[in-house]
Amino acid sequence: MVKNVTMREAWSGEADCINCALRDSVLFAGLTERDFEKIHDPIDQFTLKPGASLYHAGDRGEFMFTVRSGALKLVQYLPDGSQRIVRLARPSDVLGLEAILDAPYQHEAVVLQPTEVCRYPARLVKTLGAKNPQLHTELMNRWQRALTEADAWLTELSTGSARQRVARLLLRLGRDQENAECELFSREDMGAMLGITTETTSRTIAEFKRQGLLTDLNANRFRLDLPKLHQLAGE
Amino acid sequence: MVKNVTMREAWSGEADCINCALRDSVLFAGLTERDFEKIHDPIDQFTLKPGASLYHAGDRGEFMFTVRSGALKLVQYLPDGSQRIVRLARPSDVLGLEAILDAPYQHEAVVLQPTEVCRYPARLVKTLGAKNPQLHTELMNRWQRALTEADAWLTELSTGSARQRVARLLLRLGRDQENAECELFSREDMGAMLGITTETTSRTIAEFKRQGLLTDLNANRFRLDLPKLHQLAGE
DNA sequence: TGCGCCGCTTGATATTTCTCAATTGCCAAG
DNA sequence: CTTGGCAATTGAGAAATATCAAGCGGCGCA
Repeated sequence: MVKNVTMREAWSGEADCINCALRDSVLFAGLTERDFEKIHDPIDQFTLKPGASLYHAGDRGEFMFTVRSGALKLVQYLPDGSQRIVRLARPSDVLGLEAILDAPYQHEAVVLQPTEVCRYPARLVKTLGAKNPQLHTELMNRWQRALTEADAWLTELSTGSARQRVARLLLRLGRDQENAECELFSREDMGAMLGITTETTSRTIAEFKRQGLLTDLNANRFRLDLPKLHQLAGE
Repeated sequence: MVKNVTMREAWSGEADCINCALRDSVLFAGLTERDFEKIHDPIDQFTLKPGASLYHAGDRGEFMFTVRSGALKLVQYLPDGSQRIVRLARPSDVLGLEAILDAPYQHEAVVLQPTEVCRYPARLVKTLGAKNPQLHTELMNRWQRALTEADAWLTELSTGSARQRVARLLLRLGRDQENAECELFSREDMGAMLGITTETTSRTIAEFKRQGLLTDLNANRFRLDLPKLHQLAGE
């Protein structure tokens, strides 16, 4: 089994699926202990630092991944070298679905925040899926989720003025967080998510801060003024 | 069974799947005659005029559709009422995959060119899928295809200058066509695919025509200057 | 035949965004 | 403490795009 340098450095043990803390929200949620006993392939866990690549576009898709903590970006590159971030992967998300279909990875997956992932062979999922209709359903759910997300990025994050796009991104980042708080990414990454430049992103965020739509907490955390942001996003 | 007005007007008979001309490229490609005999649900064919809606966002997803000819747009609306086209559906494409998961339709599907579709209950696909692993694989392929398409729209059609986006859209419309020909849509629709205004789209197309990147054939058909368009798209 | 509608085109102007460049602030290494 | 590097911010001018408005042309319909 090949492990690239980044991966080897980050290996943090074999996964203990049966006692997995995410057991209920994970791709394998429907499996029984009996099923797990039949798994002979190794399921490994990795800890990754920001900037590390989980895989590259075009690589043979041997593995799939479940994100346990942290965040990654899925990036595609244009012929001119500029990058576009097409999706984010968060805890409980699955990466590398295309590997089930023997397709190469479609994106580069780059770590944004300290991240833990589980890695398992795509072949394993294929085998398990042959006997578990529930797993099949779960896979389709994952695909549909990714698709819904992609469509939302098109309509919400790639349409309208820079101000609107930033507002919508902030609201999206703040969802499922407590107290309307959220953690921001670099201006460059946010720009690559929104199809605008780093400078425009920076100016917009700075303006939001001055207007009180965004309040510094600490480090990278901010409190959002949800009502005003919604208003901005909608008009 | 409820058929809305548009649908009833356009009904054009029960489908004859076994002798289907698209049999090999269609979702049911892997099924045998034996499988088809077991199908009791009706599979109907419809002929639809431009402007007709196949379904609306939020509708309960009872049916799935296979496009036999023509073209449809999948549209999502923003709170302010502006529309964004997130995908096109072409012959052999499947619409309404989300119905398998008992999810409501995510888009409005609007006919762009005279179109024929086959309609079948999502429940049927679920039932058949339980026994046919091949159908499951085919379903996952469809989802992956839609996802790849969505990502391409983000990177190619929602990034860069208006000129680049229009060039990339033209190249995309010209793919799989003979002689570098292609059929254009209304400026408004093209704008909604690219996230730019109708006027900018019109200006850009007009400019392309003047520069000979685009030559009028007849009606809505054009010949493309592929090399020059590629150059424009890439820089 | 003439009318009216609708989509395409074009023009003029207002805004927005990009581009290029400089400055600031922060943090970690020396 | 100083220094270097890097991300964020800010500024100014250029370029692209949106906006508002008008004209054009085809086509169906009375």
